[in-house]
Amino acid sequence: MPTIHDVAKRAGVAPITVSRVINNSGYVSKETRQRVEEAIAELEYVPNVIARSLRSKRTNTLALVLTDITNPFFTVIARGVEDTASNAGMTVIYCNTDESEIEEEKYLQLLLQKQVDGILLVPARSISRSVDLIRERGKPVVVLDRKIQGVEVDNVRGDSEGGAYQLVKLLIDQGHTHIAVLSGPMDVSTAKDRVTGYRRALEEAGLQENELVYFGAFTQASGFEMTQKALSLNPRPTALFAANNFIAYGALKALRQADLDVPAAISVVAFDDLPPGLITDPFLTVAAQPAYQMGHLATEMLLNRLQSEDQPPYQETILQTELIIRNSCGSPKRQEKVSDI
Amino acid sequence: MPTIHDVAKRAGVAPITVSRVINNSGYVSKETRQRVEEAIAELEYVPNVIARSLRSKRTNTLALVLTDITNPFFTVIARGVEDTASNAGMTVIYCNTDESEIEEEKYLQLLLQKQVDGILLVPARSISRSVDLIRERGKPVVVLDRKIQGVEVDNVRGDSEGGAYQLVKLLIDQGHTHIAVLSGPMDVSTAKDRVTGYRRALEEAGLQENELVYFGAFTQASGFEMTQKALSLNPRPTALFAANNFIAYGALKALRQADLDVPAAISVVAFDDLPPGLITDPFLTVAAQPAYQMGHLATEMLLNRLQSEDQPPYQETILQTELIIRNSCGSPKRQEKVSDI
DNA sequence: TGCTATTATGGTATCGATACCATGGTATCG
DNA sequence: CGATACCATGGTATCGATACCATAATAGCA
Repeated sequence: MPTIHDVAKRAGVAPITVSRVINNSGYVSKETRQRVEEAIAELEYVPNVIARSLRSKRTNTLALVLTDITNPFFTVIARGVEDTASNAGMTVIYCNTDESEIEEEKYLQLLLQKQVDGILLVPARSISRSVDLIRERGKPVVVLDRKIQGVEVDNVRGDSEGGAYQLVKLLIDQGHTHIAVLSGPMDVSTAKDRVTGYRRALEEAGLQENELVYFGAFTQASGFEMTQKALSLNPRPTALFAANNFIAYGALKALRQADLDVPAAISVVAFDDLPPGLITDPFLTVAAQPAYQMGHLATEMLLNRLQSEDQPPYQETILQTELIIRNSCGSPKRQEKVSDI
Repeated sequence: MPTIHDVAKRAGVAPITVSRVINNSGYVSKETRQRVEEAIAELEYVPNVIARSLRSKRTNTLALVLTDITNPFFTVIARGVEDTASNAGMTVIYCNTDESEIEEEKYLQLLLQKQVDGILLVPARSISRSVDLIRERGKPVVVLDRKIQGVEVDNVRGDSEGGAYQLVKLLIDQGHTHIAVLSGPMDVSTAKDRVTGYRRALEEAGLQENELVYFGAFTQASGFEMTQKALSLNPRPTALFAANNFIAYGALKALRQADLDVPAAISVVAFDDLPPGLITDPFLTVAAQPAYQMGHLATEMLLNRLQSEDQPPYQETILQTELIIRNSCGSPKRQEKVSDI
């Protein structure tokens, strides 16, 4: 592998001049540039980015730390991140924390050691020292999808409260009065905010006494369990609001097992849609988040912060959800009969 | 940030001795080791991995180059890769080529510049110089999911031909004689092999004259189109074999649009299952590939090659698919009536 | 006792680039 | 015409570690 010295020698200049040509920095005359470029071509010279990083302190690498790439919502975010980063000549390292703050911290340590230029973080907990950890090393960070309490930081997320409110209001408008919410961990901001939206809709309709809140995990298993608990109530809820896609699938599974038809016997609405390519049968009524957009915007925010010399003020972007009404919910007439038995 | 020199000074030794302690290489006395470790702790020293990489030529980074992380099949592979790599202290860079060999080559150049230690590649084409490109730079590569023609290389993939054979044989056993296969690009090995399996099943049953082969792309749109073409035939096929999940969803969409009930009016089987967490309604009969395993094994293969001094012989691992029979296929009695009209 | 092997440590060069400072030539302007 | 600004280039130090070779002390053995 030829080095910058070899190129310099061949072009009859100093290495630093070659560096200037490569990086388009400083002054280089046309003729010199030409000679250097020829030398580069002849030797098939490729700069050693590691040596460059050592000196310049930039690695052209971003990190995406999320809970589980296997969740299509995060997969699509990841895709938005990668496309945007790659356009800017950056590569992306990704890490799965599985909602564990211990894993999260381990990964962050590793990434900081690797001197990634910036970090996109979906924090496992809403109370978290991760942002401080990253800032101690002077690296920029954008928090994605969730909030962190008491820290000023760039943030891109969906409107959890608003989306939840819309879904629950829809159910109420359809005549439901006994609606259960199946949410994620209490210390994850999206789980909490979606419950808040649910409560607001209930209160507005004067139904706050019928509140039925379950906190669990953002998994199919947890959705399954919470549904079973909800079904054992008397009167049984006539509608379920699942706070994310996995919980919804767990709920549907439990309902099928209990032989309850959706929406005839019970209505179901959920947060998060599947990407269009994966929907075989448009069935679930959902609040869809613009996941790709989210990854894209967050990455742009991070790149901006990397480029600007001075520190721009921290920025919060909240993306609206889209209410997509399909066939998993409807008027509760029939259910009431069932639950009155 | 303290450097190895600061630690050395504090411990009263030479930098190289500190290096030996960190890397457990060479000889260090117990007492010296202790003093060095204390100094490291006191200074909160963290080695600079970039400087290390520059000298040692290792970056502890792998790359995963695939066509589209958005496809759950690849998402799960990615998860298998990341878990395995992370256990070995390696981080993973991932890249989406969108089935474009131009993108693929661009990414490979970038990754080789970054001096990743090894590459996991899902090649866009079965005729490809990618492996040579990687080897020119002396880096190991494992080809995943697909084959590359005429190159000896480590390879982990599913049994495309076998899985296809099983699916089509199932349809034949159920009484179907007019079966169409909706496949991917002709120059992608999995697309070709699945058609080969289809043909073998047909021939074995003496049905080769009814062969009905479509090559398209591994996308929903293409599945939709190919299905529309197949439906316009007379006699209409009574069963469709979709060569991957996206094609299957496109097919289902087209069938719904044509108001054809599955399986009453037409049967559908497909390659690739959705991960359990995503299946709301176990409906499609599929040949499921062990995607997580695939990512895991491929990564182990790569790590092995990185560790061993001598070159072990190239290895091919073909993973069996699992035939999961659900409700999207059945006897063609009814369809025949329909298509006879 | 002398010779080789093992243990323990250090010095120096080097990986391949860029930062910083210096130098000199030419254009511009009051 | 001298001062100033801009253009063009180079020298040297440095980023922070490890490779390679050297040295010396002790141990083991014939």
